[in-house]
Amino acid sequence: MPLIKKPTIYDVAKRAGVSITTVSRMLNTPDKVNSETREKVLTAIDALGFVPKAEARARAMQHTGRIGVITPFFTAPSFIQRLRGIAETLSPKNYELVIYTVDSSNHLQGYLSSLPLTGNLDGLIILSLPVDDSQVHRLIDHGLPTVLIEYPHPKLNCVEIDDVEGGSMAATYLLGKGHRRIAFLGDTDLPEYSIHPVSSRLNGFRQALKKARIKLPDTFVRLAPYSQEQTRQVANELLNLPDPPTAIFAATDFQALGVLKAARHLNIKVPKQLAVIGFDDLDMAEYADLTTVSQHLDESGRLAAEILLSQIASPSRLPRHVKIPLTLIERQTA
Amino acid sequence: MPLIKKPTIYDVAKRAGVSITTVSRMLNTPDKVNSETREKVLTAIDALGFVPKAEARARAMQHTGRIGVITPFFTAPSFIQRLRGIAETLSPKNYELVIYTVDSSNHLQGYLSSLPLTGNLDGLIILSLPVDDSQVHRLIDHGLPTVLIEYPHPKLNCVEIDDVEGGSMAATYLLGKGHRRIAFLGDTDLPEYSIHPVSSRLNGFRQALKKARIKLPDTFVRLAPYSQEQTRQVANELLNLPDPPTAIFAATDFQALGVLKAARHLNIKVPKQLAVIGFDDLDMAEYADLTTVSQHLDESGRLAAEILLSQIASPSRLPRHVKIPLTLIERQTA
DNA sequence: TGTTAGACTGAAAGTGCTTTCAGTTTTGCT
DNA sequence: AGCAAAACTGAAAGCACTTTCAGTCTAACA
Repeated sequence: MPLIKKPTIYDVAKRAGVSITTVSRMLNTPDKVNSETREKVLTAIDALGFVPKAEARARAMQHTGRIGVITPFFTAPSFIQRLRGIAETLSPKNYELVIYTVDSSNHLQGYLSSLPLTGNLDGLIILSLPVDDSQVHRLIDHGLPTVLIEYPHPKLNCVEIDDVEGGSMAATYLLGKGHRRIAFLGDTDLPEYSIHPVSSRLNGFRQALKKARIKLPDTFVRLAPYSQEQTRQVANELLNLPDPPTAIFAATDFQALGVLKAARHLNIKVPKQLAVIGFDDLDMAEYADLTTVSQHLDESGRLAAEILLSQIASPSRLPRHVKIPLTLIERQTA
Repeated sequence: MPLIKKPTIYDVAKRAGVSITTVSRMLNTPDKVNSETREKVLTAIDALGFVPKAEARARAMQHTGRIGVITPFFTAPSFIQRLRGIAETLSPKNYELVIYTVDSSNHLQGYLSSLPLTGNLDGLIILSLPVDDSQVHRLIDHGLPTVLIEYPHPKLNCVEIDDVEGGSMAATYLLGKGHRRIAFLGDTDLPEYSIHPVSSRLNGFRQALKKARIKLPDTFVRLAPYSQEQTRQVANELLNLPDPPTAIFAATDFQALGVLKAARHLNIKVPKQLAVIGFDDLDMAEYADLTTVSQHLDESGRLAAEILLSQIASPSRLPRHVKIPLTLIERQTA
């Protein structure tokens, strides 16, 4: 007899021919109800498969903690790799992983104002989203342990990388390979954020070139929306320039793949005629044999989760800021 | 200020000079209250250190607003793409997405026995994991709406594809291109499951070849663990056979990429000297220009979520079984 | 047999929160 | 300025139980 709705105390009462009071009493102080009545109620409870909801819930809440992760709407592979790192370390610790995807700044605001209150979370990880001062204070005031990934804030735990340094590493590597005509291809998304990682990568890239006295023409700095196809087109333009670059630094692996694809379609040999270097070290980078600046995405997720757990364990400790070192991974494309 | 009693929503309302309705709204749908009022309420909340009681909350809202997803430990890109589809349709509906990653059969058992009981889930999606009869009944008895993806069961909602048909499509396509020496490369993971999708794909593949009276030597059927590197090695062996195949059907895109990589390293031209076809249509497939059998992963996730929502809305409806049609996507590798 | 203490029981009043609905204020247009 | 549409707000009606309190019944004692 598959019951559609979960039975309530009322259903049990009706079936047993008693009042809800009695059922309740039966549940909480069984010795205060007549054994005959008790029998009736018990039978009804069994028949209906009644489980007092609140109790079950409370019990469940006791044993498992909940960790929230706020992430930009999950489209970029890099988020996913970090998420994987997080899940990996949380899962064995018996924590539930609750995902909140955000698609606008408003949306984020909403989560940040309600989650510390109603979320009943034990901790929060915010992935690649900038959080402003007042929101940070809110989190702190409500004592919700939090770890930020990618956009740091002095008062909270953070896991970050040095994007400027990364840009510079890429430039230095290409310079070392003898390239002098090097272009940059970044993305244009998220214009609302002031310190976009991609800009920092461009800065580092610029600095390194400047230091080496190599000039970077404006035509060599291109931005394309974060999509394979549009990136390919921009790469195409770059490669069809009268005096095209011999190397391209793409600010993200995803875009580097777009560049590679453009090269493939133009029959340009990589790395012979064109060197390509990316940034991130996505899973795909390995497949594509893409030389790239690795920011150890999985590791960043893992680390964030660990920091969060230790902060939950001892809430009074000061916020930790961890900078994950970048590694240049040399593969076949540069 | 001796705080004997925990502040309730009424206290906050009084202090902020608004009604409890407004306070509640402020907590749940902050964007629906005027920013001035919001500020007042926020101040009052902060001043009182108000924390809404989760239990009362869950009671008032008939539902918990939480959907669980049980997924194999998230390593395969295909899970992630489905998850993306799920998140995409759940997020605007304001459901929390709770992820349970599973790494063993035991682990799954554990979740399946506790999740329906604790009852703080409105629905459940089980991704690519086989669920046995007793577990299914458990779910049904406790009235937890559930959708299965990939491993169907007659009594529950399912979203699946026809793997046999898919294998056959791939074979037919390659045959149509004139290939006669066609190899299969599958994976060896998840040995505990009887009807592994990859085996079905192989079956379909076999049948199609048989129908065309093309023989499939044993040396042409290879299994490699689900890893890029090991797949590449197996592909290498295949390609170094004295009489190598002119086409390879890889049972998953991920492995197809391994095959492509092997070909690249052996300087074998694709598709001229070797045709490669995959299965899945991962994001990466597009980058790699991989011809593949698309199973519309995002869509499967979306669909599963929609079915779940409609089942939550009207719990009495019969389980639906949806088979997502496969599409052969012709790109550059075959 | 009449009381009456004691054991049971149910109506009704909370509990802390959400949500519907109707009323009020703002806003946007003309 | 004039008015409909949109945005806000609060009263009140739930939700699934627990608890209080006023009975009703029984059994036992005089």
